[in-house]
Amino acid sequence: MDIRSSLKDSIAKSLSGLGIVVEPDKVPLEHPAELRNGDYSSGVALQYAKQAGTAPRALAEKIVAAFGSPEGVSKVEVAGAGFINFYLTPGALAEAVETARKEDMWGSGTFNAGKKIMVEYTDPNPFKEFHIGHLMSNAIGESIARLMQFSGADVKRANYQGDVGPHVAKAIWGLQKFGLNVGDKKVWPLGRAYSQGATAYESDEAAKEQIDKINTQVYDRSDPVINNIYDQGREASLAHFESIYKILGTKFDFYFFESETAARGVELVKKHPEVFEESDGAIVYKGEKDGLHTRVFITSKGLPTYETKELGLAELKAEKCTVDVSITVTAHEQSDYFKVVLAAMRKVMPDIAAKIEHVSHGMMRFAEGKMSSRTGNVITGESLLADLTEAAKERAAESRADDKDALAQQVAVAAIKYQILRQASGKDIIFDRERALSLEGDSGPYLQYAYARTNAIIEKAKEQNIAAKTDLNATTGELPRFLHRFPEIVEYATSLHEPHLLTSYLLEVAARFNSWYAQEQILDGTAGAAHKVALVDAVRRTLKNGLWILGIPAPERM
RNA sequence: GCCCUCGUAGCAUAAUGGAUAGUGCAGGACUCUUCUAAGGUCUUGAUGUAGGUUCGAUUCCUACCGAGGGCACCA
Repeated sequence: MDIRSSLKDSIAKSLSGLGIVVEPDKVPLEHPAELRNGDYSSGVALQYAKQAGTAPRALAEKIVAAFGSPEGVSKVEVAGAGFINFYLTPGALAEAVETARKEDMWGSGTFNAGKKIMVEYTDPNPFKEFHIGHLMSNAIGESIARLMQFSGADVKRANYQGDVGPHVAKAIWGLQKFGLNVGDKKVWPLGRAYSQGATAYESDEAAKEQIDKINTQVYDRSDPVINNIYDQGREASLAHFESIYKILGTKFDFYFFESETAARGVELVKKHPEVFEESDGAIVYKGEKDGLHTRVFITSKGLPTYETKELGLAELKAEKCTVDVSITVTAHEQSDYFKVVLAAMRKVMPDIAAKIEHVSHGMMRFAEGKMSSRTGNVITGESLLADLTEAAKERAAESRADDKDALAQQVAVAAIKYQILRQASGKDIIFDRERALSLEGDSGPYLQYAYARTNAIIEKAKEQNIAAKTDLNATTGELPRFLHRFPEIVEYATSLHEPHLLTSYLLEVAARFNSWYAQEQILDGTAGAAHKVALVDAVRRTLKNGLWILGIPAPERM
């Protein structure tokens, strides 16, 4: 039994001796924010003081008296209003340091052991820009996928892309109209074509008719000219996205397209007239019966909407891959939409619907207002990455990295991903160019730099033939106590789908390490150096695994 | 109008109902003849308003104010 469970157990037993029955699982036990308050702390006495008819501190004293000194704990004290604080023994902390050094999978757990989980994220649309909103979805989705993986799940990454629908018709119209359908397809300005088509659709009746016609032709593939533009544009777009995924470090197992979910969805809707009804020529689901709102599934022109395709997608996913949980990561703007689709799905395919979880995150916004690819008011993912890479080049040139261009790009990816993953995912990010370009302080490169430093020390220790050795009696500093928390932080972040909890933790590990590094010579020629090297090694593995979970590259040298 | 998020220093943010509300940027003062200064040390400064629940509320509940999103043929 691990220390956490055994402490909870002891407290529960003590309580029952005092006539208070609490399940061990329900015993509060946390890492106090301040290390001076111990390695574990319980506020159980404050919670049950009233029931026991005793003052909190007195109850805490009684609880402590009843269980004596647990294994791995050097000191138990009653503090503050009645907290019970536990301090781990140097031996217990040394064990954490040793595990961190020796286990590749340090920090991993069994929270999702044996489960198969599909995570869908990024979801850009061919014929449109890959903008910074997709970067946000990718960073959060990838990190959630890795948290699941690290907690023992078999994870399948999925990407769902809208390769049919009005946006495609608008882009094709733009390409035709402006004569951009010839030449090198790699430089097709698809984003601009879409924006021109979208504008014309709203202001020009004739254009609207043409675009609606193209939309139908894309579905039924009846026009060879349209087919040709469509096929080339789709291919160019997908190849372009793939180059971005490579930089970001995402490898998808499944690609789903709206062109393959549309027909399926229509079939599902038609098969369930008891669920969907006709209204003004369209087929809708009346969400009001679930406390939601009505949404159109098939338009009066007979075309499937996104809602219908989502049903088809769920069925297709289930057919391709049997999973225990299917997570879809999207921006918050789709939350209400998703609730309605799920309500309908529960009636059409209850078994599949039961496994689906929607994880929503905030939106990437501009100070001036909403980002919109319809008006061309977007920052593309590749332009941001390119700017960041450029900003990182100056310092990278002075670095010890073998491939300085590669380092600049890794730093760029770290900077953008960190900015996204540092805050609770429910909040919007107001995109600030200057902030995004900053490579100092509370940032991705800060973590990378600390990691590179640990590598440099370990390398140097090897040159000096200093073998790392954890001293069982010297693990009293703050760093080992802090490192000990890593696996529990990972588990907590996993259970809440909140990568930012890990981000803040890693920042603190790096900060404590940097501070220690500044005031302590590690390779100091004394016998104590062996222990300090071991500690550096443990920090190194913690940062490495932590960065991996965040999907942030960890260059060996900087 | 209804529904969903979010309101913490000048700005951006953290906090599992708990202990002195943690951090970065910006501002001010220091710090490279010592293992990487993308670093370190010191310093000013914050919980939208009004109630409620609780031994204890940034956290939970109610109302209000403010920002963003959604609400029928877009995705």
